[in-house]
Amino acid sequence: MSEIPKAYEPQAVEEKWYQFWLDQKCFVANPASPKPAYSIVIPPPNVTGMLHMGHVLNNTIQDILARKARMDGKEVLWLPGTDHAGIATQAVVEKALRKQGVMKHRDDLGREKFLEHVWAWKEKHGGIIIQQLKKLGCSCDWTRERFTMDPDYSRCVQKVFVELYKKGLIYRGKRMVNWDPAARTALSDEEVEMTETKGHLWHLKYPMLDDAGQPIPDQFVIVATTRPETMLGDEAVAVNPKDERYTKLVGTKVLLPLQNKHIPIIADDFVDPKFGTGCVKVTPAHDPNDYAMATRHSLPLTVVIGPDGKMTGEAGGGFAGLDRAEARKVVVEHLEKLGLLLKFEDYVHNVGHSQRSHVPIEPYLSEQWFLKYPSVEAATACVVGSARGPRADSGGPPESSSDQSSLEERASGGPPAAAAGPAALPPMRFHPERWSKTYAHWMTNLRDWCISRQLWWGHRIPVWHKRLTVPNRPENHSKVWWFSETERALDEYRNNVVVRIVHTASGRIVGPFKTKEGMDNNLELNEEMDAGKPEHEFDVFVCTVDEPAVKYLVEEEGFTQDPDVLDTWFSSWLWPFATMGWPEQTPTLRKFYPTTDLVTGPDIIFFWVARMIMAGYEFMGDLPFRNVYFTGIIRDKLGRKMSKSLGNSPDPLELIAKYGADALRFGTMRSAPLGQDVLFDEKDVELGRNFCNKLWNACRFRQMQGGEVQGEINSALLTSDDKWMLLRLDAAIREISTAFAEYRFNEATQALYRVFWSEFCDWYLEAAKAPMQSGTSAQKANTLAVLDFVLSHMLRLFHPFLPHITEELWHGMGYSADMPEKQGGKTIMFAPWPKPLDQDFRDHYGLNDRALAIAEAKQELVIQGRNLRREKNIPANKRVKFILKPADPVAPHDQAVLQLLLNADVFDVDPYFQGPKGMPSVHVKLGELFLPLEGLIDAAAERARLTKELEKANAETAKVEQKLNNPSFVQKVPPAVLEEHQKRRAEWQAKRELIQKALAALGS
RNA sequence: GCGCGCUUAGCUCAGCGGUAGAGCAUCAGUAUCACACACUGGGGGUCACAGGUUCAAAUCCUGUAGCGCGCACCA
Repeated sequence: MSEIPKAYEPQAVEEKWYQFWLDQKCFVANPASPKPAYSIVIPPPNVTGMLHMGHVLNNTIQDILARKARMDGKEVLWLPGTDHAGIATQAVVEKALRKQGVMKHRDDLGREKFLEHVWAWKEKHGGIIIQQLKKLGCSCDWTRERFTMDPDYSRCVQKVFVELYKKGLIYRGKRMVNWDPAARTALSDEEVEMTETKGHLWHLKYPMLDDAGQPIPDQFVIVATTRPETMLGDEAVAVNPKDERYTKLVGTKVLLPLQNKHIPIIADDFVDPKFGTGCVKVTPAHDPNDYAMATRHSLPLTVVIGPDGKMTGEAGGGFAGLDRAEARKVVVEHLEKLGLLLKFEDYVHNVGHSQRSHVPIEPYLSEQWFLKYPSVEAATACVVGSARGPRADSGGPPESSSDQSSLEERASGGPPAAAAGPAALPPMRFHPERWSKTYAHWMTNLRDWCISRQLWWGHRIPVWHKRLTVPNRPENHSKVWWFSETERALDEYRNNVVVRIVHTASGRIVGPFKTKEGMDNNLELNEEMDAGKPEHEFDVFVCTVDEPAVKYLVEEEGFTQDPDVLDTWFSSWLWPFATMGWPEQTPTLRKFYPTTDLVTGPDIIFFWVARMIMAGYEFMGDLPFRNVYFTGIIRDKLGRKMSKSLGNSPDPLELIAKYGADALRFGTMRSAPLGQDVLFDEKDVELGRNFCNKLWNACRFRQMQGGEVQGEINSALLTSDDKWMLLRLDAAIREISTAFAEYRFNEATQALYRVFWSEFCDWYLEAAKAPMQSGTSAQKANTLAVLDFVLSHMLRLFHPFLPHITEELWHGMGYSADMPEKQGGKTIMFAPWPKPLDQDFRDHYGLNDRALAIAEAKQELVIQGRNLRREKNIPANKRVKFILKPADPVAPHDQAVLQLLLNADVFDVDPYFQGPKGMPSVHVKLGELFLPLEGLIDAAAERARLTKELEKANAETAKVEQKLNNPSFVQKVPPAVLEEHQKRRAEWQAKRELIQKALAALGS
């Protein structure tokens, strides 16, 4: 530090060192390193996203872990990247293109053109968040940055799809799915948020019909509904078969109003007779339960709401084209006019909303692709039952991670680690542990995952399709022969294609027909397929990533690729290994998989974490990470979620510009308790800034004392303050290291704050000024040596939290000079993490309880003395005289320190001092401290002060005595506690006596 | 409905069986030669409520209330 500004200026410093780290390749992970591995994969942010406070919290934690691991001597890989975020990105680009007038709907452009625009958008905006992470100081290995749509990554996604398809875990089916009419795509169950919504319960009257199909006057069935617009698609009214009120009606028909359609009354157990009227309208195409009933009763499906959320032609002339919300009003109006609306009442119920576009979800019957989750058992067992405790083996022992054969065994699908036996600990830990319950609950109630999305931006499903029509004459196999012909042709690619032939009408898988013996031309059309139609349609699906096969299918056979893309999470669930070069057994995979820690939010525990665990076991044969740390959610200081519309989400980059990245990191970490939401306040960052400034100035103070870095500490010259400080440092090292092991980051920051500010700056530095000002040169040098020792340790303790300023000071103070090149010489990043002071060190330097006691007694005296000054209204800058009547001899150093800290011009130590009547005094462990006041002594004021003190002493004495007078307390309490209470009683009693004496001396 | 978490100083939180703590805020004072992004001193809490266990409960158990979250869901 050639030039030392009075206040720390972070901007230039941060930029300088970040560039230095990049230039020196400090973040690059070496798979060939002999060091034990430590790895994290970043939760990939949305490629077009911007840094927000959630990212700051999340990535600061990861950076802290990575930097700590480097100092622990680990070979660290923090693997960064971005996610293509299908729906979000497509929506953003569509909006932008509409705004620019490029298109009205993406159909105007067509798939290819539209995707060109998305890629262009990605190129333009895709790097922003990465640059922002660099501003935060993130030590990611940027040479390995990945994107979920990279060609290599896409190949992984496709390979995984093919494998799961081959296993029969991926299938296509016509199902009632969660449809987002705004994004016009299917969603998974997880993407639906149930939100309490105020609505109405409408009671509709459906006229009953006689045998001739004529309405019976004044006879109605009453159905209740929250969605009257769906009545246009009703196909039945259902009652419970045991409901005696309605049994005689079952089998009769009612008139569906507005549609003038006759629909049956059916009996189904689903209906709860106690709810409403006990009659349920059945809308097979627009309600999952109704769909199930319709299947049981072979009811037709009438689709009245289209994929765009507007009423279809089937809804009838007056309604077609209306938005579903509008249609609701119009239907109700019509029914009311017809006198068929009995009543309606307010009704609060839960309605599923799209997590993406926030519109109400529409149950929608459509062909979708589903995944039956793989490796569920292993994925469940590896976490469930995880006990409270420290992190799971964070070491990643070098012998196992560099052992190729064992990895290959695991990768080839050997028994997962979780099956190692009942006594084995779960190999994965959640922190905080309670999230494992949420995880376990979800894992045991898995429903198949709808993985297809009706979007263009994403990984396109690698399935090619063709529909064939086969005449219904079993002896005519001419068309059936096609299967064999095609399959024979595809035989050339047999390792690379999976063929599946589905009977269109029934959805039944009937092929492939190729058998081991050869072609099975004798296609068996069973009765179900024979029934009904003169011809049969078959869907032929070929799943492949083989380019020649695709070429053949498309060019020779007229196949077309499935238009859907995959759910974004279907690519991100492969993130931990797809980013490391899988399916090749790369050195990176061998060294760094499984990863050590994952840091993410509990809101994506199902979306991402659980699925990654399953994918890890399925494709790597091993868990993807050993520890998962769940952060809280960042809220504003009023506890509200941060959102753009509220405008309560500060821009982290502005905060960095204003306070520095280190300040933002420290402030955020300090206010982030384990497992709870973070109430963020800019004040926290200000505090971080102040902290950095304090650190800067403490070093500046040391710098101004001059002299070289003092390496050698002379134990003979150590003062009680030196020893105290070394012990406090030792305590902090232990505390912070433990906090790290348990992921208690805010505890670590609190300890750092305390040891540096309250202990080092407030006490040690101030006390050290005594020898610096008046000590011998040897004493002065020794003090500097202790200062350097403590500061060089503290800089290292701070480094994971405050990477930039610690690097600047590490070099500026010259602490790097003595270190080996690779262990702190070049950068503090690789300086060894401080170890607790061992017993030899303590013995050699005389760090014992006695030194501690003296220093603490001095602090007590100083506080009491200052208090006395204040009570007597002596200005802080006025130097006064103090006299100590000591209980034990006082060392000259201690006397000098007391004089300095009390701002005394004279500090006498006089064992025989007799304070004149009424001289203010306090009683402390070191003795009796007198404050001789010039001029008049205000006896009344002194009496009042002493009386107050006496009251306090009386109260404390009484409190302890009450306990000690309890016979069962004395009898049952552990000896140490008893002793402690007795000691406390004696101290308070002694103090009380001294105060009483002083009061008596004042006279009356 | 089921499950989870929280309730301690004005605010944010720590403490999780043996003298109620921190930071911020507040009040009073201080330009003292590391730092006013600072220093010094002070005030402030019957630890949500009610029972129970214990010599001893903020801390353990049971229940209640309030707040928050997740899952499920009958029109």
